Amino acid sequence: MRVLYMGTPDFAATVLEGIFRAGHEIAGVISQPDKPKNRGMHMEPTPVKKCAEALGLPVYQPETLRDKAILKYLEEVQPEIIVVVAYGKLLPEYVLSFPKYGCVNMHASLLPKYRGAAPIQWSILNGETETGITAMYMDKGLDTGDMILKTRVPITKEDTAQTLHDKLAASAAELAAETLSRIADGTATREKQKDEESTYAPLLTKELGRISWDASSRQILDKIRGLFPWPGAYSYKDGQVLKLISAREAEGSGTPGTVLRSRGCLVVATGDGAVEILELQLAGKKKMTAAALLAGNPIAEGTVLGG
RNA sequence: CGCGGGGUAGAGCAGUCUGGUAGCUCGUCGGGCUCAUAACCCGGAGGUCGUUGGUUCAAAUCCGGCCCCCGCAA
Repeated sequence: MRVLYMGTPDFAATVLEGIFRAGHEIAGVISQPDKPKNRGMHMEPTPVKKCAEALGLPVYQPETLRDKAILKYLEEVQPEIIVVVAYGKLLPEYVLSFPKYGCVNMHASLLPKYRGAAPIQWSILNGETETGITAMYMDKGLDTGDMILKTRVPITKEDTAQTLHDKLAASAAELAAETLSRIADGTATREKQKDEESTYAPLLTKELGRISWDASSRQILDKIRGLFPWPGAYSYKDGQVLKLISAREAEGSGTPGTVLRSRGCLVVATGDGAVEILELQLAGKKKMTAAALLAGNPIAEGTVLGG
């Protein structure tokens, strides 16, 4: 089967490499255009583009899919199936219907739960203990197509969005390869999603990372690990941003946001107890342990974080 | 040329503006005290101040080049 692959970030690059190594024929790769990124605003190729080039695959980076150029491209590549993983744009119907076997998508949740842009982070933010990958046929809706296969992946208490992302990407790579094989030999099945059970995982915003200390310890810890490394959980100390990297439950109680202990470790009161901040980072500095931060930047007990 | 912070002892910081004996907290090592401690007291070790060139009687500090790290924004 001639596969056209569409994707953009690291997650999609891992899946691309997975199906390539599994021996599927990849006739072309589409990724988002290079964009200026990071400090200095240098043009940066997308992870999928870098991966494709390393594998010797031709890459096409259209500015838009709502253009005749894409049809010309499809005519040339003649894909029998399109695999889309975190491409970043919706596919017009004439693209969806172009390949003989349709378009399939790997989504990082157990659909119909967590449809949308940020299923990995939201599953942690909501305290889930299990998530997974769903392979599905794409339709006009957002992650609403018929499901083909699923892989379940447990979420541990130590998982961050980063570690879970990596686990899910590896699972998605395997599942994508298997899905393609099943479609090729005709053993793929279709199962409709139960729309009434669906939930939505919207785009993350910076504001989401702001810690409300009157939330429960559980919610605060979930936020810290669910938003790591991006956009990151944060609070304020004297108007200065304090990025919270990792934390754990601790003994104690007090007015939410109050620093309960600041000698050798940093314990902050929450809505229902306290958490110990293990690693954090202030603007312009590297991330460091709480003990290291306190060595050079003492915080008086009783200081209230936030605001 | 997107905006900005930074590189000083194992860690985190001050000192730089206003050049003149390398300082603080923590850790570490040794000793002391205590029923006890991530407590307290005393003492010690540990630095080519990112690199390189320049100015100067004298440079962590002033000037130039280079390397590296990070926050914002995207």
